[in-house]
Amino acid sequence: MTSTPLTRSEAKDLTRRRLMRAAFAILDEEGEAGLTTVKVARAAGIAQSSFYVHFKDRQELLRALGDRVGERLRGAMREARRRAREAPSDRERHRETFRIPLEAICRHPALFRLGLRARHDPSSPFHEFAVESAAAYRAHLVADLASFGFPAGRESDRRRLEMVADGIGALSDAMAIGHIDGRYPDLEEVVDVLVAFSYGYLRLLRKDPPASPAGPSLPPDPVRNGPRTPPIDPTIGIRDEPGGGARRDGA
Amino acid sequence: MTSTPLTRSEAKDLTRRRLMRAAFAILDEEGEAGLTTVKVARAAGIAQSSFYVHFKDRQELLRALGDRVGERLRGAMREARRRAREAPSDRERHRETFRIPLEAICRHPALFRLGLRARHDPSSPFHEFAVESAAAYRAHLVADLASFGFPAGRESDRRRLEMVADGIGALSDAMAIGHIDGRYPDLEEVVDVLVAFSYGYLRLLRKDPPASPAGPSLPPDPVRNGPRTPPIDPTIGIRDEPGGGARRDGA
DNA sequence: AATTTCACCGATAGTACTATCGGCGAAAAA
DNA sequence: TTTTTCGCCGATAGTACTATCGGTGAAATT
Repeated sequence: MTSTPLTRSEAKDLTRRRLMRAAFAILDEEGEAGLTTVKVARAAGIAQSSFYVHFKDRQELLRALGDRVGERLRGAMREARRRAREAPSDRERHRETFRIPLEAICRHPALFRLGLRARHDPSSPFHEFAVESAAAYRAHLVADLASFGFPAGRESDRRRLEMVADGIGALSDAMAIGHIDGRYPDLEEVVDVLVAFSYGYLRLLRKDPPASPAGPSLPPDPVRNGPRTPPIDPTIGIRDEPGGGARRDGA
Repeated sequence: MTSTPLTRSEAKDLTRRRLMRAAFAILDEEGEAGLTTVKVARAAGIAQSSFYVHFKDRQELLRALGDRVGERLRGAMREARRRAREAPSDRERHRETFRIPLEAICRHPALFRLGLRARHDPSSPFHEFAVESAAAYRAHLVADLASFGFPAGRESDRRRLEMVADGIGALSDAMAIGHIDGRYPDLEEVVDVLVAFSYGYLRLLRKDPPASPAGPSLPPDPVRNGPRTPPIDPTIGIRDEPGGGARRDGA
């Protein structure tokens, strides 16, 4: 434990890293509500006021965290494309499609949880970022599916692809959470399940365009363009007085 | 607009409902962080201090909200079982399996969003509740699948069923969000997609037990009980000094 | 009619957090 | 060596929220 002689900028950089690291830990354990300058500074071992030596304000810390997340995300995407290209066989390439995002997630579980939380929390500073990332991932998958020859011409085709991509994303997320939580320790088994689910949607996409020649044991194609479900009532089932609604004026 | 003569308890009850209603609205729009007595009271049209006429403290409001959510959830589960029993055909019963939870979700979108958020947010007062609810839903699905004759004897079988149930839940959630957001306006089409995914896992579950006689065009069963993936490194990729870690002591 | 109850009000004490300020001492520059 | 820089410190002003308290008037009770 001989004291390391650090230059001033090295020391500062180190402290900043400690702050970021502490921030991520707090974000993961307590959520965004627990992320205060007091806690971050204490966890990083400096005075609360010294926080402002490194960040203009709390918001800038959040932005820095977001930037870092984005960086890693883009890197993961790049790697995914590269590795998918290099897969030895069609079957293995198909598995890689699921394995690569899973591995990326598992390498940064705190980040992943953060993103998942932010996606459903409009008050999070990462909300828009998370929503956009999810949309980008969907678009990426849709493009892949279309390039594999699945129909994407009509608007209904595109929507169908969107839904499938959405589903794949949700499945991957759920399996990743299960793996991170230790419920599904074997990642290959997780990939098995994702591949299995994929046979379902592959079948759907293949049989879709003519919308009629269904396989023998398959149920016939259900009515599409049927009655649209009615708009959703956003009330919670808590009734108010007739003609009511919350008053707006105070006092 | 003739003024309604209300008894005292009626008026109080009404105000309480307004508070709950306002709380749900804020929760949905701003997340739990925005749920302050100030905002809830103002939205309900009473003074902030009057909040405490109706709730002992902020925590009790949260508990009341949670209770209400639980109530509705149990009700939805009960109805689901009833309706599933009454489905006319096997095929329709299968569709009902997906349609019923979706409809329940769409009837209370704010509630659903809240639950989804809470599930990923350990700082939420609804966190444990949401996690337990999700687990209960999985268990319910696992039981259903097992009762349909899918293998559940060995531990690996149970885990496989768990994973599938987990996946179904995630798919339903994602599709429900898409429907609520207006991206997938036709609920029957959503059910179509869920049914399609289901063919994938049904196939997986059917061919699983012997773990070898795979169908003709199916990839062979991958190695199971293979190398467990290594434990996950919870650091974010932010390196610290060697032997480092955040200091704990302040000052 | 007289009295009691109580839903609501305004004021305010207490708490937790954000952000700023002046000072200190060691590293860096002269 | 002398001077300057700057990362860190403690103190503190300002802000937003929680929860309590005494007062008020109309509904409820007598």
